[in-house]
Amino acid sequence: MDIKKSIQIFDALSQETRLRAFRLLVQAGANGLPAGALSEALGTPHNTMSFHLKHLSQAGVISSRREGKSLIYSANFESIHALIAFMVNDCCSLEFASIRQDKKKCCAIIELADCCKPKERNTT
Amino acid sequence: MDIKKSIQIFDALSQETRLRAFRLLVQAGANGLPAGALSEALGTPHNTMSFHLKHLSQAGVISSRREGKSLIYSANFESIHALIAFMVNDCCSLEFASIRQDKKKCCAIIELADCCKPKERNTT
DNA sequence: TCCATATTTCCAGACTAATAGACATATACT
DNA sequence: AGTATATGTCTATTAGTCTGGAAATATGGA
Repeated sequence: MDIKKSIQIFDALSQETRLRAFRLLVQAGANGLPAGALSEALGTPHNTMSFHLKHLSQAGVISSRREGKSLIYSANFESIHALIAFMVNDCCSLEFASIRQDKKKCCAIIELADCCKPKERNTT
Repeated sequence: MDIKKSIQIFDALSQETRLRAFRLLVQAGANGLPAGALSEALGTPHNTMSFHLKHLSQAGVISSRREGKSLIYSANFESIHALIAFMVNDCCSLEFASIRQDKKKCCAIIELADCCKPKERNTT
């Protein structure tokens, strides 16, 4: 992932309506949710929601498919995985963070050392 | 990390000058860099850089200390670690991402499954 | 075809962020 | 005190974002 793309994703997720919509789509999984369900769930007018969904789509973190009259949106997990990898590689000290590919388990393993503050460990 | 805080950090990192400055500070490690070095490295006027450094400070991703005439900025790695944890927990499918604390190695282990590549739509 | 539903696009106003010049503050040295 | 260096604050301008009403497009059914 290049810096422009990562800025685009940070930008997409830096607005409350968009981040909330994105998290609903993450929860919904591969099935996704229709645009109307998102605007209803978040109490946002349909045209405003459409504006934000377009923003998220252009950043590549969601995509859509048509089913009858509805457009079903769903999260693109691989783009978020790529952003996490970018943050580990480029926004963390190499001294304290590492990422490697586990071929057998077919997954990326990230180690994040508790480098900076061994005192507080609030996971919220 | 709550949603407001994560939005604040996404916002801080969603601007090119700020993301580049932050990455320079990440590279610089605990020693950090003076404000002047950042504005020179990025070709940004000192007052504009000061504006962006304040933005990053308020988001909590960097902090500063005075050394003589200079203000030395450095990256707050724990805030980025917290954001990565937030993304794994709240912006990834639980089905495909997990985070756990390894007490012995004193680090967080994240597993990111290569979920999306074999693009089979599981319509439940 | 006509209508209802679902969603997007167009548009304008309100708001917010980024930029850089001018000035202010803090420190160190003489 | 006076001066130079380093950086922050104030201010205005410019650029971009968010919002929601109105109109447009797409689909499915009577």
